[in-house]
Amino acid sequence: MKLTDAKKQFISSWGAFGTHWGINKTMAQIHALLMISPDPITQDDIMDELSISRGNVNMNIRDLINWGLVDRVIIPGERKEFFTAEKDIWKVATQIIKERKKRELDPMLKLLDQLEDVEGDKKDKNVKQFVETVSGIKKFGGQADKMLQVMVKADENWFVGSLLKFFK
Amino acid sequence: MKLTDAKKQFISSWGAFGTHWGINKTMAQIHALLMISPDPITQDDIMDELSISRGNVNMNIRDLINWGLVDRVIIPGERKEFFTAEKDIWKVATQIIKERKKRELDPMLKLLDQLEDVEGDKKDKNVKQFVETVSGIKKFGGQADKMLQVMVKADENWFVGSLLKFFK
DNA sequence: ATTAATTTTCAAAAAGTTTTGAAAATTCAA
DNA sequence: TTGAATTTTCAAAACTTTTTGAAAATTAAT
Repeated sequence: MKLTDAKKQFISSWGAFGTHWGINKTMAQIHALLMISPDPITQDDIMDELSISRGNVNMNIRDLINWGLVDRVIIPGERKEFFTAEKDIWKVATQIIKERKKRELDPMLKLLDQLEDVEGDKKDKNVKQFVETVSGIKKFGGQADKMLQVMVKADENWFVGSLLKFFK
Repeated sequence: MKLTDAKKQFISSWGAFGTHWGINKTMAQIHALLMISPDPITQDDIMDELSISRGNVNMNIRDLINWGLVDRVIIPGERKEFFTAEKDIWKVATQIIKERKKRELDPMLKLLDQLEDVEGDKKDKNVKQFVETVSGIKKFGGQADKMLQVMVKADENWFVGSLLKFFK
């Protein structure tokens, strides 16, 4: 397969993949393009490669920067801004995990704490099932939280090294 | 907090949580309602509790059944169909992982296999970066795949028991 | 200070997704 | 069978999200 075609396929399926994970298609495609670009590229490059508008590129790049996945690069002598993405997939993954934990898991666990002590007859099966469900999720979330914290602190070797530490 | 309010909050935030994970809000809310209901309930119960239309309930229940998270229950002597959800959150999680692995991770890894052997000058930095990125993702995905397989086979004790087996 | 290049913003348009509700299909009891 | 209860379907409406593009803001060179 030619590079041009392989690139197209990679970008398009990384985009589709992203939509299953709450990331919008264009954002994932820009990220894909940056990951396979050896050197930093400009907004215009991205507009051309993906055939999308300037505003679209600009907003999604901003999001990617907020996610900590893309950096603005100043190239001396160049007027335009350039962008580059973290290429190490382990770092990309831990960065995403870190952000999602902060944005989604932590608030959910906080809410469950409040919901757990619902007042009412503990004999009532409705109360009982509610409390059981909430505390089950809390317990599970807590475990997941611990595991993710370890993963995020460790790096390329977390698989062998750090999970063992976790079980020490 | 009263049960009624706690229920409302739980259902609404489980719905919001779901949307971050590619699951639609109503589907997640129905799932939440079923998880905290001690006994099986009908489509009409769900319509009333969540104030949504019959068609909406019907379609989302179908999806939940396809995901293996909800079961149809026949109650002898009752004309209507009843529904119930798996209450064990560990089973819920492994079921979701299993399905998403099948629907998302596996096809992605398959595609990357094809993309990895792009033809062209291995000295060209564009080719080089492309191949490196793709194989990095493949390697990472392969590890994740192995880990998920182990998690899915094990159950409530996977955390302590089975990950150790994985590293044997 | 002026100007041209570049980036950012954001209202409106387009595209995509979810929900409704009523008609069609199915089920089951008499 | 027949008919009432129930479930399913799906086109159209409502809602949500994404994209566009042109105007405003910013930047940097002269």
